[in-house]
Amino acid sequence: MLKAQIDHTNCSECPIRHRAVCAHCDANELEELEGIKYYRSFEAGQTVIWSGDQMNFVGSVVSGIASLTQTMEDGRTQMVGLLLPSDFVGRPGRDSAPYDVQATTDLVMCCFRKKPFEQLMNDTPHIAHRLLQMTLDELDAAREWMLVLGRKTAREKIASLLSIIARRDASIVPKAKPGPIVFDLPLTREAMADYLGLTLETVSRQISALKKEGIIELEGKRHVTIPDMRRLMDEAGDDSDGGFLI
Amino acid sequence: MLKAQIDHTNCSECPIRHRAVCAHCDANELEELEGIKYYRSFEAGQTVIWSGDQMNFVGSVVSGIASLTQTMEDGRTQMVGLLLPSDFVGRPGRDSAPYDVQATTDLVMCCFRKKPFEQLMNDTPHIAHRLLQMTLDELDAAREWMLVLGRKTAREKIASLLSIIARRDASIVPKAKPGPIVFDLPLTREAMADYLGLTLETVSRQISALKKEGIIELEGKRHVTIPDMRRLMDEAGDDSDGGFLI
DNA sequence: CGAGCACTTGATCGCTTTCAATAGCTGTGG
DNA sequence: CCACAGCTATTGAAAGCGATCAAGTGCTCG
Repeated sequence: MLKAQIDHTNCSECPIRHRAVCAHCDANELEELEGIKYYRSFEAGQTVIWSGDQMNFVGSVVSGIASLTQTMEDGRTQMVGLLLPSDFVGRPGRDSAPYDVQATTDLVMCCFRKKPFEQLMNDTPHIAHRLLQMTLDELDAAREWMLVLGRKTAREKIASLLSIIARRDASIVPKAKPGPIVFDLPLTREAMADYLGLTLETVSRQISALKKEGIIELEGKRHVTIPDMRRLMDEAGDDSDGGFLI
Repeated sequence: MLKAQIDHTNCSECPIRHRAVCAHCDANELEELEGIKYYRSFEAGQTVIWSGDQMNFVGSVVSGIASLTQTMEDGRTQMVGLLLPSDFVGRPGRDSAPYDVQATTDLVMCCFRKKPFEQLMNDTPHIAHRLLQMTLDELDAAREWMLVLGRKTAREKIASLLSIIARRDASIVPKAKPGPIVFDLPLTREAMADYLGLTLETVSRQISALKKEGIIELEGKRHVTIPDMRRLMDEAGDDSDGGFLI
């Protein structure tokens, strides 16, 4: 199953070709990238990189979801990044990883050894430029999330997270915006809690409350239907224009 | 007084020359930058840019402190960035500002019109490369802050903020690390609350508590002495190695 | 069938917020 | 010179929200 996803060694058939760090590369540049790339797969729950470890590769998420987490000495953990397909992992110009990177779901990454990639970045402005744009987007997303963590109530936090996942799915499945939105939660209650700065009990309670009030519908624990996106957005406390990023 | 700070129109005498986006520029590149730059001053409290406004310049903080803030409809506000001298403001490749930018103290900025700057970025890899590094640093700082917002107690939040300000002052005044650290708080209690996701009352209470326990000393409301940095760091809940960024 | 895991639900506790009063400081005008 | 407004900050008392502690449910897998 995983195998099927990693069999396209050809960049031109890659599902993230138009959104990843290689998005604006021309044929020559792509050829160079093909020369130094390799795929790695991880099972849900596996750690890709430990905080503080030497990082000798960078790469893109091809499929699945990875998370960046920080942990305090007493065990409190905070997720600080959610990496979706096409997102970039790693930091050119720095040796050790600043956060734990974990596979939240089964995960396939397209990796490049760091040194050759850095070299390539110096030679091909397309890649450096694209990486700058992606990093600026991530910074916007992180700052958006700081508002959620610092100022929103538990209920608003849950609604915000569901909005973001719903919106992402809506943009991946590029159909219009009619009626209900349906998706599967890619996170456990605990992972949601770590992302939102809550306990898993509070996450569970708030999801139950939203369900009781008909703002969301649940089938099993993970399959979510949002009958009216606007109601959910209201609960999230965002401006109705919805200038949200991730 | 402000005038004195903006009189060095010559980049080679600029106090942020070696840390700002222009850090790695050679003489030619610097000359091009000089051609498109201009200084702007703001008084404490002034708004530099409103969220959603057209941004037709980018620039560097030369002196003073600026803050990025987000505001919800009901008035809750969260500071999402604290911009110190040499930090970059603005986003090449995007037209409108995503956040309010405010002068927290009297502020001097070195501005570039956006179009020429973008052009220059395309031509001079030094600038693009430096901006990428600075953006990655900001992303690290934002993620560090997400841990503070999501998982730390009020007391730890205050201690974290004081640690960061103390550390910044220590690195700007490049003397060794003996004895007590002394600095002035550049933020009101309310601004600290907005940064930390607290109320100003809680900020005040926690500062009083740290003072009562001798972890900090106060002269007036803003002048702080830290007799033992290690004790403060312990209160902040960070790993003792102190791998903190801003 | 029982172990293990993810999740839910209940009861209670405690930290932070909220509401409110007061202090200290600065600048203004009678 | 003093009174007073306006602002920042401190402190107190009470309320509320989310955390903690504790069962219990439902599911999957051996």
